[in-house]
Amino acid sequence: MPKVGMEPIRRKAMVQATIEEIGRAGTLDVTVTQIAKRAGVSTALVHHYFGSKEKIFMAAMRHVLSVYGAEVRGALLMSDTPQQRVEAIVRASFSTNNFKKEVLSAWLNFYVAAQTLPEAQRLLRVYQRRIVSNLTSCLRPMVGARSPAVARRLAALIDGIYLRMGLGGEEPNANIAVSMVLELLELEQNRQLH
Amino acid sequence: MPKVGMEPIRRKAMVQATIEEIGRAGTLDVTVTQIAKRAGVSTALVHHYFGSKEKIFMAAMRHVLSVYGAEVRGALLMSDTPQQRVEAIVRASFSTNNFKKEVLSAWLNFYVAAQTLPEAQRLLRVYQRRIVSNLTSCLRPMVGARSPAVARRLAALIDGIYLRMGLGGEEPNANIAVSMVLELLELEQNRQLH
DNA sequence: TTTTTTATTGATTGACGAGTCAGTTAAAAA
DNA sequence: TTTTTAACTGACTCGTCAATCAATAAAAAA
Repeated sequence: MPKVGMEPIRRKAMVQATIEEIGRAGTLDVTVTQIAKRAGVSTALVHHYFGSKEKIFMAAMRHVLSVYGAEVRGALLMSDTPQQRVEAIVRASFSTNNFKKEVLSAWLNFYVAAQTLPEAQRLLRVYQRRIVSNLTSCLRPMVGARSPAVARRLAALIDGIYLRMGLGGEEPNANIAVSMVLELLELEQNRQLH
Repeated sequence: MPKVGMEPIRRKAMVQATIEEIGRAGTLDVTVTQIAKRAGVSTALVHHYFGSKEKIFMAAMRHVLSVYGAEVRGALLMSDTPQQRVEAIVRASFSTNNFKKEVLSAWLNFYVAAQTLPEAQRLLRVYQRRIVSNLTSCLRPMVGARSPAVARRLAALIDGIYLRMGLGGEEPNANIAVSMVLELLELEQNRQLH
């Protein structure tokens, strides 16, 4: 029953299925058969559209990153003051979506992949730099020349809190996460007074 | 040529070989054959002593954690004042050993494993709590009642910096990492003055 | 000396998985 | 209407890998 124009639909379904399977497994130890089954197609079709397992993994990673990027941009649109903009970035980093188990799993495996796959490494560094440069520009009016250093510290704190909350025992709490980061920002601002 | 008393020697060699192979691969995608070859034994002997692949992976993880724990304890032994003790913990977290590629790889894969393997989850939480509680007690004399919150923030910052330095483009620089964390500590102390 | 225990391996099994390919169906183009 | 193109799959190949087992060899115990 071949209908024309299926390609984008299938690709989306396969990428989504890949993310879900990674979430289920916790690992990249996911077979093409599992992905295909979840997407409701044959393994041959997955290979037809993506060529290899690695390629579909990369597509899935890219998708997770792009959703995160969209969340950040969306939150920034609503913000006027520098304070609001920083808060927007922080809130987006601890969005409900980011704490879904399949997204956490994607991130963790992305870190692992970044050690060896050049494409994953490249993507990760783009993401890391973008966050820092976004923060740097928002922070400039708030902490002046110290802005790059403060941005790097905030970015690292965000990643660390995300890791600890995602893997710690308790239910992740975005509000606590956000205020942990924003308290650091207050400290950095108070420092100006000395 | 069976010599008696080989068991502990073989176990150590196999654990070491496992860590090195994980470092080489970046992943837990390491075969028993590779581990055995590096350790200079047959695959059958690996199964004989460890029973399964998962078991030897857990042994390798435990070893990495125990080395880290030893580094922390060692550094604490040399410290008298609370400031020194905090600095000791921070320095140990950014030790040369922790930035070796096989140790980074072990940590990243450990995070991944903690999502699904109960044993890995347990170990990770023990480690996370221990760091926080160590920091909390050192910080008490420095920041009083805020000590638990400050400790949690420092711990998260340590993890985040480790991640970013380990995976970022540049050569990891322990001194920069340490001072990023200690500057946060200064900020937290200054806060007392307001 | 015989027996037991410890150390060790080669060979094998059984299962699974990535990727290929030839072939099918139906829509679109000529 | 014929031909081409897009969507799709079942069946297969070739390889790999974890785990098992039967067997060997030497040390230790009886």
